[in-house]
Amino acid sequence: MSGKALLFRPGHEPASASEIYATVRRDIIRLRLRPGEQLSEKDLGLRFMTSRTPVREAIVRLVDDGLIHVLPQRGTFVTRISLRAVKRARFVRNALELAIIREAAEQGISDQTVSVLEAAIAAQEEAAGDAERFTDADDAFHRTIANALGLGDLWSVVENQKAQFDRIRFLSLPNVTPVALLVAQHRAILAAVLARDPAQAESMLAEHLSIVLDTAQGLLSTHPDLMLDDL
Amino acid sequence: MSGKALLFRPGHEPASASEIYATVRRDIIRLRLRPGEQLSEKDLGLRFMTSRTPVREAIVRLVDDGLIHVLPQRGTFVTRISLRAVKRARFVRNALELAIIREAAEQGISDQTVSVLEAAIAAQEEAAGDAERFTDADDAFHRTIANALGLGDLWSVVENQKAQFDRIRFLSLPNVTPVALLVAQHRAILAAVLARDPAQAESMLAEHLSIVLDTAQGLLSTHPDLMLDDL
DNA sequence: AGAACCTGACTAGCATACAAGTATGCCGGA
DNA sequence: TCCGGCATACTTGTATGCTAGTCAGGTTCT
Repeated sequence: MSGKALLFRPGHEPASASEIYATVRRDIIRLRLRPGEQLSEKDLGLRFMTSRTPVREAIVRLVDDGLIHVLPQRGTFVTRISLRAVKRARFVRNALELAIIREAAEQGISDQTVSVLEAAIAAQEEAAGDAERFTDADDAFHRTIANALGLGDLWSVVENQKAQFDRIRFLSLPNVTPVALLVAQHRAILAAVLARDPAQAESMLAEHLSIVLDTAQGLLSTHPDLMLDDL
Repeated sequence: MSGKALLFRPGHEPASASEIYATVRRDIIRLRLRPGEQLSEKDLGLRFMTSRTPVREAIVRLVDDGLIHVLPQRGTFVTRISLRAVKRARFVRNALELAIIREAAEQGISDQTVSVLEAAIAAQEEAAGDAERFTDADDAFHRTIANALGLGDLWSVVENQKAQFDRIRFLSLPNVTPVALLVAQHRAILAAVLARDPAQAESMLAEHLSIVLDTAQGLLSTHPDLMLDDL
């Protein structure tokens, strides 16, 4: 019975395996479950009003995502933020999203898509204080572009990797990261796409994505207990 | 008791969940389990001399990999080769490996790495008839480059995606694909890297990776029962 | 003959019980 | 005080039984 049982979310009836997966994943990314914290199949079963079986299924998937790890007969733990994983995730996202944005700038995007993107930017500006809503709007911006080009399933790959550094954003958003800068970058990216200037779009996006690495480095010193300095 | 019980691999003692995962995954990619074929938790339990529990864990992971899918209360099936998934996988692999090979051509690689690569090419030439050994050598070539640059964990992302079109290679290798061409392309890539010519290395690799898409299209007509024509 | 229905043998999802390994804290002895 | 050893309460891994849904085939009724 760790004191952290203050998260019982769903209704008053048992949750399915995939609901447990989605909920716990969210809790990890949103830092409601802290890096390094120990989980317990039994406690999770209590929280979701199920037996250990569906909990274990969720855990298997979270291990695949690299968000938790299991030491047999010892316990399951939320993995700390690995610098190595962050770098890998950024590399993958960089490679894929640059290809996407280039495509967008070359092919152009529909007026309807443009208005959705502008709405996402507005929502982001408005949600400046609220880290969760801000992140949702940020995701919407990037996902919308991929979807508009029929590359939606590419975004799902990005989303997998993204989990690795979303936690960094939630750590840094309240204080460190200049929200206005991120929004301005989104505007610049959109402008470059509208101008049909692939090279400019690429360089804007690359700059946009590189911020994460810097903040990760910074957090390493301010939150050493949450990070894993594996080069 | 389907007639396909001729695969009882491990020793005479029960296999663990992750052994089951690895074995079944291999069997799917190597086409020993055919696309569309129905699996059974019970039968797999018999084959690996375990209960359904570890089998289910393996199945969860294979579903995540997109290699099987489960219809609740109906059955679990080996997913057919999805053209859409193949395209996505190739796109991801293309984006990542081009970045890797560019890095290799810019930074250069050690003499030791070169000899490993040459060994891989030789092994591939030698294994011309044997599809499994050929594929192993092919993987070794690409993985060696990534490892040499400290980008080994990038390759693991590629490997995940690769599963989606490895089956195509096993379908086509015996007949369709010109083995000599693939080997020659490897040589050309290596030469470009040694010449420190990033642009050339990229274009060689891009050509190398584009072959899969063509053969996939071809197989669509010769093996319609194994494929999923989802655009 | 044809169609509706029922029955039994499958399926996967979940709950529960057991096994085996690990950490912890207490107790006894030096 | 300090150290060794054991009992106990954890942990995850696996086995098994139960539930609910699906499908196929045979039977019965019209």
